[in-house]
Formats: sequence, C-alpha cells, structure tokens
Amino acid sequence: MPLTFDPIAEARRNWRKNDWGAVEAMSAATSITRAHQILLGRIDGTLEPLGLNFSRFEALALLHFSRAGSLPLGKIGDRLQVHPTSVTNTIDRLEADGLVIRRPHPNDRRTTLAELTSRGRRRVQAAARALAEVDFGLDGMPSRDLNKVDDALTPLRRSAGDF
Amino acid sequence: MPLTFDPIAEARRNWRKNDWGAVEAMSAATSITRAHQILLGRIDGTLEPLGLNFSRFEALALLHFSRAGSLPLGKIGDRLQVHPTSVTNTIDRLEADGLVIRRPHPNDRRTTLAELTSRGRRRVQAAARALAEVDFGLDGMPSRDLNKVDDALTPLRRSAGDF
DNA sequence: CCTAACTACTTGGACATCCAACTATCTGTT
DNA sequence: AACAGATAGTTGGATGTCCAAGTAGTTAGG
Repeated sequence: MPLTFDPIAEARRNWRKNDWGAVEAMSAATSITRAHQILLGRIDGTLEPLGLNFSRFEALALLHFSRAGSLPLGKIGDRLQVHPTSVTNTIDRLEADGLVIRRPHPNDRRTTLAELTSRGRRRVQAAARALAEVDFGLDGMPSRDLNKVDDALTPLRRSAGDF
Repeated sequence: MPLTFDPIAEARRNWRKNDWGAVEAMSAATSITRAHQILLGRIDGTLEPLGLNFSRFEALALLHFSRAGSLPLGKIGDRLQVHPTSVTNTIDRLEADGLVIRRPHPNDRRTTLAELTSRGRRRVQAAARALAEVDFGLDGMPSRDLNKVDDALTPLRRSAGDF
C-alpha cells in the first residue's frame, strides 16, 4: 500500500532537522536509487516473457549493433561497465538459450567471442520493440524531463571515468 | 580503462540507425541505471569501513529518525520500498553487529520491532557524517543539477505508487 | 629465446534481492 | 463464538553481482 507522503521529502526534513548536511545530494542519490529500482522492475517485467532480463538484453543489443555480430567477452564488459564475472554469467545464460554461441578468437587464443545466432537476432529485435512499447518504463514522463535527467547525469558518468 | 567515447551517446546513435524508437527513454533509463551503479559503489565504499552498506544505513537512519528508536519490520520495508525478506536479512545483519535488537510488539504478537541500540545510534551518526563528507558520491555535481534530477524523477516515483 | 609481467576468461565463495510457501496471529462477518 | 481471509515475519530456492584466486595464453626486456 502506497504511503500518504513522499518518503524522500520526509527524509529531507529529517536530515535538515538533524543537521546531517548534504541534503540535496542525499535526496538526489535516494531518488536515483529508487528510480533505478522502479525502472529495472518494469524493464525486467517487460523482458521476462521473452526469457531476457536487462543485462542479457544489453549484451544482445551490443552484439546486434556490432559489425560482425560478435564481440570478445571482455569488450562487452567494458561497454556495459560490468565485472568480467557477470559477463561470463550473462553469456552462459544466453548461450544456454541458443541466442549466442561462444567462438574462439582467430588470432588470440585467450579471447572468446560471443556471436549472435539468428535466433538471438530475432529475439533482440522483439525485445527492443517490447521495450520501446512501454517507453522503457518511463511512459508518462515528458521528453523534456528525460533530457534533463540525461544531461544532469552526464557529468557524473564522466567523473566516474566512463568516457 | 576508460572508453574514448560516451557509451550512451553511442547507444542513442545505434537505436536511431536501427529505428528502434523511444530513444530518449532508452537513454534516460540507461543513464539512471549507470548513475545508480556509480553511486552505489561510492556509497557502499564509504560505508564499508563502518561495517555498513546503503541498505543497512537506510534502515538505521529510519530508526534514528523515529520517535521511539524502534519500528516494526514491515514498516521499515514499506518506507524503504524493499521486500519483506530483504528487511529480515538487513535486520539480521544489524542485529548480529549489535546495532539493533529485535523486540516483540507489545500489542500484536505477529509483529517484531527493530530497536536501535546506543551502539547503533552512534554508528548511524558516524555513517551520516561520512556520507555527507563525500556528498553521497555526487561531489562535483552542482546543486542545480541535483535539484533537476530530483524534480524530474518525482513524477516517476509517483507513477509507481510510492506516495 | 626465456622468463616475468600482463591479459582473458572461468571458478568458487560471499552477499543482496526477489518469489513462493509456511507458521503464527489477528480481524471482520456471520 | 467461529471461521475465512488478511497480515507479519521467516525460510528455502533462484538469480545476479562482485571479489579473490586460478588457468591459459601473450608480450616485452634482458
């Protein structure tokens, strides 16, 4: 059951009253955390009938966009900003579902390529349609606000060394 | 190693080229996801020397703000928007560290109260100082941008039925 | 060449989260 | 008063993420 007040506004009041400082940063960080939780729930819910989650979708999309339809696992991790272990897990799962296959790299035997299967290519296109359909869980948000969020978060991503 | 380009800007280009639609929503959702990942890493890193993570800190802060220094577990879950099992886990952890204790509710024997210990109260204050010190991982972000994020995300939280 | 340092990926273990199912308790309707 | 249905919390199982350590392969300095 929904609360009758905004819990983040309430947190702001409490932080002020206790003189804990950094009220605006606390509020923004908490908002982002909660927004992420909401979005991930909606996105994963949308992808679930397709046997995907957001991570697996992102990996498939990356492969789809790549020229050859295949990428080294390490490169996938760099682009998606996740730990190598998570990539292994994600690709394991996609491979078990027949959406990608692992291939040896032709020149470097340390490297494993993940290659999109035709089944995988169909699946990622269906998933993209499904996500666009629900506006990535953000439906109802005016595109002006979407851009505000995007612009405001870019310096944060840069400060984290993303690019 | 950092990429030489903004991966989200790149994703926007690819979505446009493939006509996958909802480009702005995709971009905003991906930004939020990444921002969350960055912030959580910084926040948990800050709290780690104190034996806390963000979830445990939030629970302690909630108890600190409460009149009696104690709340039913279910209420904690409602306020923090997490599943009851996560509350059980969080409180288990805090109790093992002596920061809270479980108490029976005086009137309702189904209900368990989590009560802050004096050790817990000291700990949460130290943690709040530490987080304010690093501006919740958002240091460097102008407060105008912080408010933009906050304002833009409020309708999303409302649409999720948060309040 | 050869070996030390680096890189790519995987494995095992810790941890957090959710869901489904269960126990215990309370509440409202008859 | 009794019982069906709701509510509070826990347990067990699945998933996903990270870290530390291990294996295999590559690179560069002497």
